Amino acid sequence: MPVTIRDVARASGVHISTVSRTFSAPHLVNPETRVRVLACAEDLGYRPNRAARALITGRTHNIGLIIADIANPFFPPLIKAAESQARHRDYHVFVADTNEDAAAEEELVHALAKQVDGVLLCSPRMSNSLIEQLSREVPLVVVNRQLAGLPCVLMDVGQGARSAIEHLAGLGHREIALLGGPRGSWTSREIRRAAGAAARTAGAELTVLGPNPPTEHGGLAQAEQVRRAGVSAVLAYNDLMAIGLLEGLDALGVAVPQEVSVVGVDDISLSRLTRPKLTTVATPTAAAGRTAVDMLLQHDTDLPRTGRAGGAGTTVGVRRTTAQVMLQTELVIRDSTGPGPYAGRERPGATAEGPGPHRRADPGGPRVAAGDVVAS
Amino acid sequence: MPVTIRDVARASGVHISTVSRTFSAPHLVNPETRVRVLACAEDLGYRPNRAARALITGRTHNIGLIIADIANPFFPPLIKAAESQARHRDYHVFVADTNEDAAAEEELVHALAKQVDGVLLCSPRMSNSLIEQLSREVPLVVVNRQLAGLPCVLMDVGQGARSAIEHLAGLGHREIALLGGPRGSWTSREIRRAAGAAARTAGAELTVLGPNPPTEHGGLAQAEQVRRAGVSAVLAYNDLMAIGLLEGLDALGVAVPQEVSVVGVDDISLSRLTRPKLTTVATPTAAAGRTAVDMLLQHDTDLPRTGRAGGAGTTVGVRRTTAQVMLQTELVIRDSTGPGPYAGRERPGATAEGPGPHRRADPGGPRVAAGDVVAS
DNA sequence: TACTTCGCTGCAAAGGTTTGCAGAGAGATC
DNA sequence: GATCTCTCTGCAAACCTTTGCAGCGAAGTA
Repeated sequence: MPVTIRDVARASGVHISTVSRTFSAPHLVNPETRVRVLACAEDLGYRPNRAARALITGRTHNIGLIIADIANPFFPPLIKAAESQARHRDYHVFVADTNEDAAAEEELVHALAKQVDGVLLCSPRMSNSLIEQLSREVPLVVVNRQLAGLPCVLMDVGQGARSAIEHLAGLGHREIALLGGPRGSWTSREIRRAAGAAARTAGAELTVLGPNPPTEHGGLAQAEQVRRAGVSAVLAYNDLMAIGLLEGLDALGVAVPQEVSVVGVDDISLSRLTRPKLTTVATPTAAAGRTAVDMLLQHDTDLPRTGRAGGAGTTVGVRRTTAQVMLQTELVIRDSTGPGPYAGRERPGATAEGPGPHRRADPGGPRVAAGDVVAS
Repeated sequence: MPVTIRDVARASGVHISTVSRTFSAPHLVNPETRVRVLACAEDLGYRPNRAARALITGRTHNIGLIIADIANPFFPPLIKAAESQARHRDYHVFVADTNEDAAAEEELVHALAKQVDGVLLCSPRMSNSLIEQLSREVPLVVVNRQLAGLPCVLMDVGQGARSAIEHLAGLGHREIALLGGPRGSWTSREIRRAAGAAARTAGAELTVLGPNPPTEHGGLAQAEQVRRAGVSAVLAYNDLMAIGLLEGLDALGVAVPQEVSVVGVDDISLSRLTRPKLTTVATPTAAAGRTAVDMLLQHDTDLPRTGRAGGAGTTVGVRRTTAQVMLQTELVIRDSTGPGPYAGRERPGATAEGPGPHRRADPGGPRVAAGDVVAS
């Protein structure tokens, strides 16, 4: 039933190799022959079998995209950007969801390994050593995790968290809670580290609550704790948790931002739709998706090939592109943050508005600066 | 570099066919030999090349999932359910996003065709005839579209729309607007048809606005039109549009539900987080994902194989599983609907509460009934 | 002992494609 | 007219598996 290269060859009276070349190296075949072959192929509805092609070329023209949780609105912009970027380079993207499960991640990398030319690992939950081990099986680009010796795309959430804490301190908050993210998250550690340092500098006290699942429910479940902690401001690991917290506080009758200020991270589109609108640290997710694809495909020719073209012993040293890209974040101030109990009074250290890239939100949504290679 | 079956054979001193059988038919090989081979394979880090296997067996153990828009929160539950169901049957799911673009859909089906055993086509935007044509290339299950002769998973949005209109009419609304969905959407047509009929029965007038992009912005952009239309209630194609409309009305100073009632469709998790909370028609998305996978894999053995095992001429008649499943929907009443201008006055036809499956929302979220094969 | 049965293993073809190499013509150059 | 160059095409091996068939030795049966 499925029409193969052989059928086309028979129909157009040429050898299969000529048909093959008609598609993969058209300049090598006589224009007349070419049109004839193409006509026959069209007629018969022939489509090259990419799997068979991959078997010999070692190139599938697919890339895998492993995502911690598709339901998290943080990811779709990244996915779409990656897909669009890949499409331009004639690659297809296969997305897979791991449900925040480290074991599922490993399993998926293995399953994808032979079917794609490389894998984008987004917000991985597994251990560094496992990632390194897997990177020997298939080219990997890691997003939202820093690993020496592996290409990484990072977002400067440290700077973002710092800006957020400075913003809160500037508003007169001295007791601040941090809603931590999931275990195994590099971003969560980064935020915690930077927020802790910024709080110390600003003379504020930071209470860490967590780890928590990075979902609305994770935030909602901590509302009671937040109230009990007696803080006047909260920085959440991500917008989803911040939104859940908004809900939870509302249910407890706690007014935001009058009684408690809330800051999220990510600037998902939803954060403009809550009441109050969420103050948040915008992360350049689309840029991250594009960049990750670029880094993976950067050296098309460097990608390992199983086919005989890349002769054994030619390049024994495995590809080790260690470029790491850090993308900038930006604090977007909306309505969920307001004056704290110490507003107006003098505070130890720090000015009212820190040096971070703050911005009062404009209606059109944030324009996020991106770029900045920090190492390579 | 990549270790093949041959390396394992060499290392364990057996023929490659024995190694192959160790993995794909363990009962055929001597236990002693088996452990030796497995040990060598483990040692060398051997992983069967699924692509090569697929070349001969005709089975990739992958299924493709084509989605109109990953950013639409309607889809993630469906994706996750499909993935989980597939995993249980030792299948992997490759998700791809089409950006609501019919051309991208076709392109993706072609790209996936030879790399998966079947494709789930969710909310397709392309024409029926094209879908039928593509279904000859690869087994297809269609979600959210009815096509004779193809397996379909449908949600009874007609019933949902009817319930919504009856609910609104029961509250005393007689001028109702319908925010249509995207062109090419079966669901949109279905809603429009059923809502029109229900409005006629209830003695209400239905104004159709659209088609619109099925996004927040699509709803937001229609806020002005809604106000100008002078209606007291709106049924939107989906929750995202309803939420956008909520925003738009808020910006125009129109109070919901005091001045205008709003009903959405889908019951995405977000609809519980808006202010006011959204009244909506819950659709069984997870059930749809599970069902679609089941239908595709139902007859593992029926799937066409390119390998020689399925000899030519044995089953010439292509598989034509025409089972169609209709899943039930349910109206979930929250806070975005309230009494209309004719509340309390007598209305032509219909009782205050129609016969549809209405339910006052409970905090735990909806339990949706599913099932009901309507044809096969 | 001769024969069958059974469990295990090896052989080789097949699946659809790519690609290095060689060969066949045609045209150009001297 | 001989030689060279160049363009195009065919040949066949290779990629990594699976699987029908056949063979081999051991155990069981008569």
